[in-house]
Amino acid sequence: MLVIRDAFNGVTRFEQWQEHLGVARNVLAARLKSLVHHGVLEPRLYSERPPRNEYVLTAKGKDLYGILVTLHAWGEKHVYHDQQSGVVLRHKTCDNILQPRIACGCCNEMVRPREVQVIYTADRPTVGDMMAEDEVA
Amino acid sequence: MLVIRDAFNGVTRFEQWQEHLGVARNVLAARLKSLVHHGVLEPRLYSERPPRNEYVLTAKGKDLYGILVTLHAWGEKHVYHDQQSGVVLRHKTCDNILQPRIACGCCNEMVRPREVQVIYTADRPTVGDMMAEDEVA
DNA sequence: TAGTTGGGTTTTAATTAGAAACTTACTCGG
DNA sequence: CCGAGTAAGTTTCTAATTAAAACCCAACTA
Repeated sequence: MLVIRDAFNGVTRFEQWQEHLGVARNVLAARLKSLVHHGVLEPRLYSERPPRNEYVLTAKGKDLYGILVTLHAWGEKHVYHDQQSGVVLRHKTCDNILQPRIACGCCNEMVRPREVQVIYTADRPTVGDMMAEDEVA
Repeated sequence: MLVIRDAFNGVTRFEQWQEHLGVARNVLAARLKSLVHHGVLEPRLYSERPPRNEYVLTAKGKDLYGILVTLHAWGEKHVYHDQQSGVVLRHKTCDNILQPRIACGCCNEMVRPREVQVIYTADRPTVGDMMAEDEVA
Protein backbone atom coordinates (compact mmCIF):
# COMPACT_ATOMS: atom_id res chain seq x y z
CA MET A 1 0.00 0.00 0.00
CA LEU A 2 2.73 2.44 0.93
CA VAL A 3 4.59 1.44 -2.19
CA ILE A 4 1.49 2.22 -4.23
CA ARG A 5 0.93 5.49 -2.41
CA ASP A 6 4.43 6.56 -3.37
CA ALA A 7 3.81 5.41 -6.91
CA PHE A 8 0.90 7.85 -7.09
CA ASN A 9 3.24 10.52 -5.82
CA GLY A 10 5.53 9.96 -8.75
CA VAL A 11 7.98 7.42 -7.39
CA THR A 12 9.10 4.95 -10.05
CA ARG A 13 12.49 3.62 -8.99
CA PHE A 14 13.79 1.14 -6.49
CA GLU A 15 16.07 3.57 -4.71
CA GLN A 16 13.35 6.19 -4.39
CA TRP A 17 11.06 3.81 -2.59
CA GLN A 18 13.91 2.55 -0.50
CA GLU A 19 14.65 6.04 0.68
CA HIS A 20 11.07 7.14 1.20
CA LEU A 21 9.98 4.06 3.07
CA GLY A 22 13.15 2.96 4.80
CA VAL A 23 12.03 -0.59 4.23
CA ALA A 24 14.49 -3.47 3.91
CA ARG A 25 15.71 -3.92 0.36
CA ASN A 26 14.62 -7.51 0.05
CA VAL A 27 11.18 -6.62 1.28
CA LEU A 28 10.90 -3.85 -1.26
CA ALA A 29 12.11 -6.15 -4.01
CA ALA A 30 9.51 -8.72 -2.98
CA ARG A 31 6.77 -6.08 -2.91
CA LEU A 32 7.63 -4.83 -6.35
CA LYS A 33 7.79 -8.33 -7.74
CA SER A 34 4.46 -9.18 -6.22
CA LEU A 35 2.82 -5.98 -7.43
CA VAL A 36 4.12 -6.65 -10.92
CA HIS A 37 2.89 -10.22 -10.72
CA HIS A 38 -0.55 -9.03 -9.69
CA GLY A 39 -0.62 -6.51 -12.48
CA VAL A 40 -0.65 -3.40 -10.33
CA LEU A 41 2.72 -2.16 -11.48
CA GLU A 42 4.45 -2.62 -14.78
CA PRO A 43 8.22 -2.77 -15.09
CA ARG A 44 9.83 -0.66 -17.76
CA LEU A 45 13.44 -0.89 -18.77
CA TYR A 46 14.95 2.53 -18.72
CA SER A 47 18.51 1.35 -19.17
CA GLU A 48 19.70 -1.70 -21.09
CA ARG A 49 23.19 -2.22 -19.77
CA PRO A 50 23.08 -2.34 -16.80
CA PRO A 51 19.47 -3.52 -16.99
CA ARG A 52 17.47 -1.17 -14.83
CA ASN A 53 13.75 -0.80 -14.66
CA GLU A 54 11.32 1.63 -13.31
CA TYR A 55 7.82 0.71 -12.28
CA VAL A 56 4.69 2.46 -13.42
CA LEU A 57 1.10 1.97 -12.39
CA THR A 58 -1.14 -0.05 -14.70
CA ALA A 59 -4.85 0.68 -15.12
CA LYS A 60 -5.48 -1.83 -12.35
CA GLY A 61 -3.06 0.05 -10.17
CA LYS A 62 -4.48 3.45 -10.99
CA ASP A 63 -7.90 2.23 -9.96
CA LEU A 64 -6.58 1.83 -6.44
CA TYR A 65 -6.62 5.57 -6.11
CA GLY A 66 -10.07 5.71 -4.60
CA ILE A 67 -9.03 3.27 -1.90
CA LEU A 68 -5.95 5.27 -1.05
CA VAL A 69 -7.83 8.53 -0.85
CA THR A 70 -10.55 7.05 1.29
CA LEU A 71 -8.04 5.40 3.55
CA HIS A 72 -6.09 8.61 3.91
CA ALA A 73 -9.17 10.57 4.86
CA TRP A 74 -10.06 7.97 7.45
CA GLY A 75 -6.62 8.22 8.95
CA GLU A 76 -6.76 12.00 9.05
CA LYS A 77 -10.04 11.93 10.85
CA HIS A 78 -9.67 9.03 13.22
CA VAL A 79 -5.99 8.44 13.73
CA TYR A 80 -4.69 12.00 13.62
CA HIS A 81 -7.96 13.56 14.70
CA ASP A 82 -7.60 16.22 12.04
CA GLN A 83 -4.29 17.37 13.41
CA GLN A 84 -1.00 17.55 11.62
CA SER A 85 -0.45 14.27 9.87
CA GLY A 86 2.06 15.78 7.48
CA VAL A 87 0.07 15.21 4.31
CA VAL A 88 -3.15 16.76 3.18
CA LEU A 89 -5.11 16.31 -0.02
CA ARG A 90 -6.56 19.34 -1.67
CA HIS A 91 -9.33 19.25 -4.23
CA LYS A 92 -8.10 21.67 -6.87
CA THR A 93 -11.51 22.11 -8.41
CA CYS A 94 -13.09 23.63 -5.34
CA ASP A 95 -9.95 24.53 -3.40
CA ASN A 96 -10.87 22.73 -0.22
CA ILE A 97 -9.34 19.91 1.74
CA LEU A 98 -10.70 16.80 0.11
CA GLN A 99 -13.25 15.00 2.19
CA PRO A 100 -14.00 12.03 0.00
CA ARG A 101 -17.49 10.62 -0.07
CA ILE A 102 -18.76 7.57 -1.86
CA ALA A 103 -21.04 8.32 -4.78
CA CYS A 104 -22.89 5.92 -7.02
CA GLY A 105 -21.48 5.71 -10.54
CA CYS A 106 -24.96 5.19 -11.95
CA CYS A 107 -27.08 7.85 -10.31
CA ASN A 108 -24.33 10.15 -9.08
CA GLU A 109 -25.91 10.36 -5.66
CA MET A 110 -23.98 10.10 -2.41
CA VAL A 111 -24.19 6.62 -0.95
CA ARG A 112 -24.97 5.91 2.67
CA PRO A 113 -24.33 2.44 4.14
CA ARG A 114 -28.06 1.95 4.64
CA GLU A 115 -28.66 2.27 0.94
CA VAL A 116 -26.40 -0.62 0.09
CA GLN A 117 -27.71 -4.14 -0.05
CA VAL A 118 -25.31 -7.05 0.12
CA ILE A 119 -26.37 -9.81 -2.24
CA TYR A 120 -24.85 -13.26 -2.20
CA THR A 121 -24.98 -14.51 -5.74
CA ALA A 122 -23.40 -17.86 -4.96
CA ASP A 123 -21.88 -19.78 -2.13
CA ARG A 124 -19.52 -17.34 -0.66
CA PRO A 125 -15.95 -18.28 -1.59
CA THR A 126 -13.67 -18.89 1.33
CA VAL A 127 -10.69 -16.69 1.98
CA GLY A 128 -8.62 -19.53 0.60
CA ASP A 129 -10.53 -19.48 -2.66
CA MET A 130 -10.06 -15.76 -2.96
CA MET A 131 -6.32 -16.17 -2.67
CA ALA A 132 -6.19 -19.14 -5.00
CA GLU A 133 -5.22 -17.01 -7.97
CA ASP A 134 -1.79 -16.75 -6.45
CA GLU A 135 -1.17 -20.42 -6.98
CA VAL A 136 0.18 -19.98 -10.46
CA ALA A 137 3.64 -21.25 -9.68
CA MET B 1 -10.53 -6.23 7.43
CA LEU B 2 -12.50 -9.43 7.00
CA VAL B 3 -13.58 -9.16 10.60
CA ILE B 4 -14.81 -5.65 9.94
CA ARG B 5 -16.52 -6.65 6.73
CA ASP B 6 -18.46 -9.26 8.65
CA ALA B 7 -19.25 -6.70 11.31
CA PHE B 8 -20.93 -4.60 8.63
CA ASN B 9 -22.89 -7.66 7.63
CA GLY B 10 -24.32 -7.95 11.10
CA VAL B 11 -21.87 -10.26 12.80
CA THR B 12 -21.35 -9.37 16.44
CA ARG B 13 -20.28 -12.53 18.21
CA PHE B 14 -17.09 -14.55 18.51
CA GLU B 15 -18.57 -17.79 17.25
CA GLN B 16 -20.14 -16.12 14.24
CA TRP B 17 -16.84 -14.75 13.07
CA GLN B 18 -15.15 -18.02 13.81
CA GLU B 19 -17.59 -19.84 11.59
CA HIS B 20 -17.65 -17.29 8.79
CA LEU B 21 -13.92 -16.86 8.54
CA GLY B 22 -12.64 -20.24 9.64
CA VAL B 23 -9.78 -18.45 11.33
CA ALA B 24 -8.00 -19.92 14.35
CA ARG B 25 -9.66 -18.98 17.62
CA ASN B 26 -6.58 -17.40 19.13
CA VAL B 27 -6.05 -15.31 16.04
CA LEU B 28 -9.64 -14.14 16.10
CA ALA B 29 -9.36 -13.28 19.77
CA ALA B 30 -6.23 -11.27 19.03
CA ARG B 31 -7.92 -9.44 16.15
CA LEU B 32 -10.93 -8.52 18.23
CA LYS B 33 -8.75 -7.37 21.08
CA SER B 34 -6.70 -5.24 18.73
CA LEU B 35 -9.75 -3.75 17.02
CA VAL B 36 -11.20 -2.87 20.40
CA HIS B 37 -7.90 -1.38 21.46
CA HIS B 38 -7.82 0.78 18.34
CA GLY B 39 -11.38 1.89 18.87
CA VAL B 40 -12.89 0.28 15.81
CA LEU B 41 -15.05 -2.15 17.73
CA GLU B 42 -16.65 -1.78 21.13
CA PRO B 43 -17.27 -4.74 23.39
CA ARG B 44 -20.66 -5.00 24.94
CA LEU B 45 -21.59 -7.41 27.65
CA TYR B 46 -24.71 -9.19 26.59
CA SER B 47 -24.61 -11.66 29.44
CA GLU B 48 -23.28 -11.06 32.91
CA ARG B 49 -22.92 -14.55 34.23
CA PRO B 50 -21.26 -16.12 32.26
CA PRO B 51 -19.61 -12.94 31.02
CA ARG B 52 -20.03 -12.82 27.26
CA ASN B 53 -19.46 -9.88 24.95
CA GLU B 54 -20.54 -9.00 21.54
CA TYR B 55 -18.70 -6.46 19.47
CA VAL B 56 -20.26 -3.53 17.70
CA LEU B 57 -18.77 -1.00 15.35
CA THR B 58 -17.91 2.39 16.78
CA ALA B 59 -18.20 5.60 14.77
CA LYS B 60 -14.56 5.11 13.83
CA GLY B 61 -15.37 1.62 12.66
CA LYS B 62 -18.44 2.67 10.73
CA ASP B 63 -16.36 5.22 8.87
CA LEU B 64 -14.41 2.36 7.37
CA TYR B 65 -17.40 1.58 5.20
CA GLY B 66 -16.23 3.69 2.31
CA ILE B 67 -12.93 1.84 2.25
CA LEU B 68 -14.64 -1.53 2.25
CA VAL B 69 -16.99 -0.61 -0.54
CA THR B 70 -14.22 0.86 -2.67
CA LEU B 71 -12.03 -2.15 -2.04
CA HIS B 72 -14.82 -4.53 -2.92
CA ALA B 73 -15.54 -2.75 -6.18
CA TRP B 74 -11.88 -2.86 -7.08
CA GLY B 75 -11.79 -6.58 -6.44
CA GLU B 76 -14.90 -7.16 -8.53
CA LYS B 77 -13.45 -5.30 -11.44
CA HIS B 78 -9.83 -6.32 -11.39
CA VAL B 79 -9.59 -9.58 -9.51
CA TYR B 80 -12.83 -11.23 -10.56
CA HIS B 81 -13.09 -9.29 -13.82
CA ASP B 82 -16.77 -8.69 -13.19
CA GLN B 83 -17.51 -12.39 -12.97
CA GLN B 84 -19.07 -14.28 -10.14
CA SER B 85 -17.32 -13.28 -6.98
CA GLY B 86 -20.17 -14.43 -4.78
CA VAL B 87 -21.06 -11.05 -3.37
CA VAL B 88 -22.48 -8.03 -5.08
CA LEU B 89 -23.49 -4.65 -3.70
CA ARG B 90 -26.69 -3.09 -4.89
CA HIS B 91 -27.54 0.56 -4.55
CA LYS B 92 -31.13 0.45 -3.34
CA THR B 93 -31.80 4.05 -4.30
CA CYS B 94 -31.25 3.53 -8.01
CA ASP B 95 -31.45 -0.26 -8.15
CA ASN B 96 -28.14 -0.81 -9.86
CA ILE B 97 -24.98 -2.63 -8.96
CA LEU B 98 -23.02 -0.12 -6.95
CA GLN B 99 -20.04 1.29 -8.76
CA PRO B 100 -18.58 3.55 -6.15
CA ARG B 101 -16.90 6.76 -7.19
CA ILE B 102 -15.10 9.28 -5.07
CA ALA B 103 -16.92 12.56 -4.67
CA CYS B 104 -15.82 15.68 -2.87
CA GLY B 105 -17.68 16.35 0.34
CA CYS B 106 -17.48 20.09 -0.23
CA CYS B 107 -18.54 20.58 -3.82
CA ASN B 108 -20.24 17.23 -4.41
CA GLU B 109 -18.40 16.75 -7.66
CA MET B 110 -16.77 13.51 -8.72
CA VAL B 111 -13.06 13.54 -8.04
CA ARG B 112 -10.45 12.48 -10.57
CA PRO B 113 -6.88 11.78 -9.44
CA ARG B 114 -5.62 14.73 -11.46
CA GLU B 115 -7.75 17.08 -9.43
CA VAL B 116 -6.10 16.11 -6.19
CA GLN B 117 -3.02 17.90 -4.97
CA VAL B 118 -0.85 16.30 -2.33
CA ILE B 119 0.41 18.88 0.13
CA TYR B 120 3.10 18.18 2.67
CA THR B 121 2.31 20.33 5.65
CA ALA B 122 5.31 19.18 7.68
CA ASP B 123 8.19 16.79 7.51
CA ARG B 124 6.57 13.63 6.48
CA PRO B 125 6.40 11.28 9.46
CA THR B 126 8.10 7.97 8.95
CA VAL B 127 6.19 4.76 8.96
CA GLY B 128 7.61 4.22 12.41
CA ASP B 129 6.14 7.46 13.66
CA MET B 130 2.78 6.55 12.24
CA MET B 131 2.75 3.35 14.20
CA ALA B 132 4.03 4.95 17.36
CA GLU B 133 0.56 5.32 18.80
CA ASP B 134 0.60 1.62 19.45
CA GLU B 135 3.33 2.00 21.99
CA VAL B 136 0.98 2.69 24.82
CA ALA B 137 1.93 -0.37 26.79
C1' DT C 1 41.41 1.20 -10.14
C1' DA C 2 38.91 2.34 -6.40
C1' DG C 3 34.69 4.05 -5.16
C1' DT C 4 29.70 4.64 -5.81
C1' DT C 5 25.02 3.66 -7.48
C1' DG C 6 21.09 0.88 -8.74
C1' DG C 7 18.98 -3.34 -8.15
C1' DG C 8 18.73 -6.85 -6.32
C1' DT C 9 19.84 -12.13 -3.48
C1' DT C 10 21.05 -14.98 0.68
C1' DT C 11 21.09 -15.86 5.38
C1' DT C 12 19.27 -15.55 9.68
C1' DA C 13 16.15 -13.95 13.20
C1' DA C 14 11.61 -12.56 14.77
C1' DT C 15 6.70 -12.50 14.16
C1' DT C 16 2.52 -14.50 13.09
C1' DA C 17 -0.74 -18.03 12.09
C1' DG C 18 -2.71 -22.56 12.90
C1' DA C 19 -4.52 -26.58 15.19
C1' DA C 20 -5.94 -28.64 19.06
C1' DA C 21 -6.70 -29.03 23.79
C1' DC C 22 -8.09 -26.78 27.98
C1' DT C 23 -10.95 -23.38 31.04
C1' DT C 24 -14.92 -21.10 32.89
C1' DA C 25 -19.48 -20.44 33.79
C1' DC C 26 -23.37 -21.33 32.75
C1' DT C 27 -28.04 -24.12 30.59
C1' DC C 28 -30.71 -27.96 29.58
C1' DG C 29 -32.42 -32.74 29.46
C1' DG C 30 -33.05 -36.91 31.71
C1' DC D 1 -27.87 -34.56 40.50
C1' DC D 2 -25.10 -35.95 36.46
C1' DG D 3 -23.43 -35.50 32.10
C1' DA D 4 -23.63 -33.07 27.63
C1' DG D 5 -23.64 -28.83 25.30
C1' DT D 6 -22.43 -23.95 24.41
C1' DA D 7 -20.11 -19.45 24.13
C1' DA D 8 -16.09 -17.10 24.66
C1' DG D 9 -12.10 -17.22 25.13
C1' DT D 10 -6.77 -18.90 26.72
C1' DT D 11 -2.76 -21.94 26.38
C1' DT D 12 0.63 -24.59 24.20
C1' DC D 13 3.26 -25.97 20.65
C1' DT D 14 4.52 -26.22 15.89
C1' DA D 15 4.75 -24.50 11.13
C1' DA D 16 4.89 -20.87 7.93
C1' DT D 17 5.64 -16.05 6.81
C1' DT D 18 8.04 -11.81 7.09
C1' DA D 19 11.49 -8.70 7.84
C1' DA D 20 16.33 -6.97 8.88
C1' DA D 21 21.14 -7.17 7.92
C1' DA D 22 24.55 -8.38 5.22
C1' DC D 23 26.18 -9.56 1.02
C1' DC D 24 26.71 -9.51 -4.22
C1' DC D 25 27.50 -7.77 -8.84
C1' DA D 26 27.53 -5.18 -13.04
C1' DA D 27 28.32 -0.85 -14.70
C1' DC D 28 29.53 4.03 -14.42
C1' DT D 29 32.69 7.78 -12.55
C1' DA D 30 36.73 10.32 -10.94
